[in-house]
Amino acid sequence: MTGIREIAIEAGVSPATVSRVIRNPELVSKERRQRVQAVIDRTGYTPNSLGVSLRKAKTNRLVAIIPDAISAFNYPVIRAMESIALENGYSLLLGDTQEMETRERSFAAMVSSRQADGILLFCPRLPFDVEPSIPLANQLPPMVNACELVPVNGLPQVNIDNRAAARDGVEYLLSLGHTRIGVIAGNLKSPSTKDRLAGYKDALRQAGLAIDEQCIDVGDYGLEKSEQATRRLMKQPQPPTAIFAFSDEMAMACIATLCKSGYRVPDDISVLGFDNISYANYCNPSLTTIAQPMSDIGRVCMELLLPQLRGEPMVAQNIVLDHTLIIRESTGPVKT
Amino acid sequence: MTGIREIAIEAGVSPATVSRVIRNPELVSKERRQRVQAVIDRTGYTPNSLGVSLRKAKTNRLVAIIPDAISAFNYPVIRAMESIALENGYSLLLGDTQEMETRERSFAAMVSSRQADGILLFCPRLPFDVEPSIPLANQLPPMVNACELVPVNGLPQVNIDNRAAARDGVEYLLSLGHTRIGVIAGNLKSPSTKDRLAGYKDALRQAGLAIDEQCIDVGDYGLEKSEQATRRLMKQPQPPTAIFAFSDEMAMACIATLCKSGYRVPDDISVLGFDNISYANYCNPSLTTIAQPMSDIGRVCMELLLPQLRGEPMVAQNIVLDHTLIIRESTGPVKT
DNA sequence: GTGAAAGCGCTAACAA
DNA sequence: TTGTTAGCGCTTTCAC
Repeated sequence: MTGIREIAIEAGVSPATVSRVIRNPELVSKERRQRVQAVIDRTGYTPNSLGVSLRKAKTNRLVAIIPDAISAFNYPVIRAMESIALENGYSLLLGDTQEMETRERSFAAMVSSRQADGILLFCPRLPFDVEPSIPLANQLPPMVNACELVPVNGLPQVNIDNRAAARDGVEYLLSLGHTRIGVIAGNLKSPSTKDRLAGYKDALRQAGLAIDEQCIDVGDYGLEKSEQATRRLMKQPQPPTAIFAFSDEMAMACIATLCKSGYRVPDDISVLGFDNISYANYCNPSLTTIAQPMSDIGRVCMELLLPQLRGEPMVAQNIVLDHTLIIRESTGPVKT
Repeated sequence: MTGIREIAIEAGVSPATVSRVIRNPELVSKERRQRVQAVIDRTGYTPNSLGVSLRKAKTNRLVAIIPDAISAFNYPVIRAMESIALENGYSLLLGDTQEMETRERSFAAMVSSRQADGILLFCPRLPFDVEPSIPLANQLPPMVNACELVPVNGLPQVNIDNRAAARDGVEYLLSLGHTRIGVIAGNLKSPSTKDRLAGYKDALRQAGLAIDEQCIDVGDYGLEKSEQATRRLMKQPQPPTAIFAFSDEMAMACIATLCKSGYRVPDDISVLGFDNISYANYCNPSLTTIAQPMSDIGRVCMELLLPQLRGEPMVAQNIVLDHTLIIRESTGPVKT
């Protein structure tokens, strides 16, 4: 493994000059620059980034801490982040925590142990112990929180208004004449689920309808659990005429389950999803859903992170992006 | 950011002793060990891994080079890899190349630049320039190749027999009485697609059927392209009675398109997928498909990589794992 | 069992 | 413009 010293000797210059040719070529005379460059090209030399990072105390790496696997929902978010990261000289490490707090913390510790410069946090809790008496901004590394928000002040956060989004979705179902609307919720501990649930109840209350807890079931953002939830919802004496699943994936599983049981969607029962993942337009029937602006979320996160990486202080702010109701084939008027 | 020197001073020992307490506690007397440990605990000191890696010339990081995004297919593969990596003290960096060779090479260069110790390669070409006269094993870093195989000898490779798998799938369709079988192929440049195409032709030939190139279209492993391919296939004067999509995602898009056009699946037309992604059982109708053993692929890759990381030489081998035909609802007897 | 010292590969301050 | 030097934080001989 050839190092900068070998290149320097080979080219008959000092290591410093080689370093300059790589980092600041304009500081080196043309003659020497070409000589050094020739050796670099010939040997295929690449600087050992460990040395660079150690010296510069900077890794140019970010870590995304993701609770629940890389899903059809968060992949576009991550992809947008990664592309902006790349443009700015950063690479993005994906840390899948599989919902384990130890893993959240272990990925976050990459910053303390100088394996990464900043954090994109998709989990609803801080992966650090903080001193409540000190402002958050002074204790945390460069960091942005997205989608599942930490209930704390001081962090830059990016999200949609899940409550309003769910309300909009339910109001749409109400406008189709549905009054008995089932819910397949996500993980009840997740802030996004809580907000969507609140929005669901808002809309029903506003319409003067009672909230029947029997109509609320949990799918935990999983396919099988959504299937089970669907079966339970339909087994009620008075089954819902519409089901609102808190993710498109759960909506797909819900529809599949309904069809297996002989229901027709949307003729017999309507299904509303959430997220607008790429499959939403390619399942059968295609999904009516509440779209999240996935790439915008990713982009905005990076826009909040980059200044911090440049050394600017963390600024408490909560960016709320717009959602959109996308009407496709899985919803229709209530069956009369 | 406190370093080993501060800890040493605080505990009244040398940096070397602090290092030993962390790496080889048994070399340090109990008394000093406890004293040092107390300081570490109190300060929350974490060794700067840059220093460690630089010194040890080892990063404990692997990079997975993935051509086509993190899909429902390769996510389980990656997850299996990651979990084994973790057990062995490695973390896994995901490098999404978006099919760009420059990105493949840039991720691979992380090994040369000592940002990673080994490579899990999902792309069908080497991300390094090699000297044909020298054995591959002597020129490459620790590396395993999976799914899309580099057409070269000397590399440890893991895959299924795509040709046989496709043949099995087509034979099943033939057994249902289908004789006009459309194909929605993946990326024609990808070895997996080529192999599956060969298997498709094998099966037809063996059944004494002519191969009609009109029946072969390309979906490029994408949803929209699969939709377009489906439309083209069905627009033929004599449309197929069954369609074999080379991924489940394309099969889903195919089914959605067929249903929109008024066909019933499988009554009017059968659809066969490939991969057995988690959605396969949760779309409507559920997918008959050829299952790849995703987590086994990931596990076996790591089993081939770990010895190399320990310093053992790269061994040329091609591990072929079993595929399985999974019959669900999207296929049925030909309409008479 | 412990510490001093060297050095992993690199860059930046300084001197020439 | 270039080279010398010091040192980023750590581990590991080597000598005690």
